[in-house]
Amino acid sequence: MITLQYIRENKDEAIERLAIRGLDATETVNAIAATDIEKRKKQTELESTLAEANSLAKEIGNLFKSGKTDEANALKAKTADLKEREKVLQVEADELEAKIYDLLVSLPNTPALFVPKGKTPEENITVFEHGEIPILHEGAKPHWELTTQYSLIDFELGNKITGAGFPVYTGKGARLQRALINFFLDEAGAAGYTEFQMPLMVNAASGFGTGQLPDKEGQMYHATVDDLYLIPTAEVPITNMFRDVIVKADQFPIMSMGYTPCFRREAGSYGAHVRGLNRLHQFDKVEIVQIQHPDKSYDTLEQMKEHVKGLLTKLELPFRILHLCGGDMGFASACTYDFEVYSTAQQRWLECSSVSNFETFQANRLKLRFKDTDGKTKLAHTLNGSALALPRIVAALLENHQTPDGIKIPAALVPYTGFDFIS
RNA sequence: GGUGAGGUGGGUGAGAGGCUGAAACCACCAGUUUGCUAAACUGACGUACGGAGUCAAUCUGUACCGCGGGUUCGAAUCCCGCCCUCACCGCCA
Repeated sequence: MITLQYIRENKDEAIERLAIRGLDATETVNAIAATDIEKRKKQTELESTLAEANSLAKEIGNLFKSGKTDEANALKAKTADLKEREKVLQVEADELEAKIYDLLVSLPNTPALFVPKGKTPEENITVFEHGEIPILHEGAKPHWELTTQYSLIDFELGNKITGAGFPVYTGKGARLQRALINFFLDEAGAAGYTEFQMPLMVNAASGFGTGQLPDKEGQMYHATVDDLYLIPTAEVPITNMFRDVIVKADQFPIMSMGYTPCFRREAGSYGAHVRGLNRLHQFDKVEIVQIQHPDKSYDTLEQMKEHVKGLLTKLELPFRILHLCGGDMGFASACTYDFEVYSTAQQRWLECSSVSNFETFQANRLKLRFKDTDGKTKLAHTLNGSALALPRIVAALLENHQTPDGIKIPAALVPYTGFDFIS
């Protein structure tokens, strides 16, 4: 969530930046600022009352000790009135604070000023394109036919065991999964990220820390008996390692990554766009996360973008990078680049990675801070990106690299698969 | 699942109604000494939110000893509820 301090000091800029999302936040921002002034006044009043009560209590203690019981009892009577006032002021101050909090959490992150204005996906800007869209042979097939033809994925079997969206990978299909995971992990490792194997379930505090709770509760599988949530992405456990942590400025950048399965309920999805591997309830992903000094976080965002570019290039897939417009960005992001790989047989772009800078939005909830060189404690910036999510990469690999005789495996992947062709 | 013990600052750990925002030790930071390192010595050393301020330095108030409530003039300390951790037993990859 946006920090109160930011709104206090940069009211107009906050409104300007939120407008990039197509959101007129004037009223909310002004209400926050006004309530803040009111709350501080109330707090001052409450605290001076408490101070009075504290010094009175001290006095009473001293009187009792020196045997002046009568005087002590006389003072005791005075405290009753203070207690009354305390209670009322406390309630009022709490209410004001709750109001500020509710308003603050209702606001999405302020986009960076250079984020394109816009409300719809059509207003996203393509900032980079790479690779030729292949011309496929006559009778080229979409991936959901290829996976069946070459016995790579058994969707029906997954249906039987669990349900739709939980495919079973078989034989070379399973091996391809493992190969991609290892390839992505090795690439991230070489780029300087430390690998983690994280729990696949998290508690509510972690869900809150990265912003899945309370708003997106319905998107996660919830194990109610133990009140744990299946992670929708490794971002949740990895980022939450740093919840309530104060790091030192010289530790930046903190680069973490990990492979996990991801679980998403995807309530409300339907139709052809969820066919095959396009949208699943369980899928594999390698996630990269960085924690960085505010001054350097946008350089880091570029660096992460380059990393993902490298992966797609090595996999010989045609892709493009979109700079998301304000209105198409996630709630918590200040700047997001989406990577889309081209699915030739489906003739459409599939999102396969999303790299974002959250600035202090997540750190504020997480209480993830650092001690700056000036000795002050400040909120750090968090960034993350998929590097990469498997299903749509598999879809694109199969479709784009298909030949009449089978599927070619890109050279970079062959050491991991152990085969260079699927037939 | 059963039984027991326990949650105090970055860490270890004392405190058992007022003298405690909290001893001591360790770590960290600054300084002195030293050819370097080490050692020794000295000092500083929690977080959040307010107020004052030449908005920097600094001074000052409040809250915080797992979380929430209660008793009391006064709670880390007493009472109630909850959460978590550890140990042992049982079961088990």
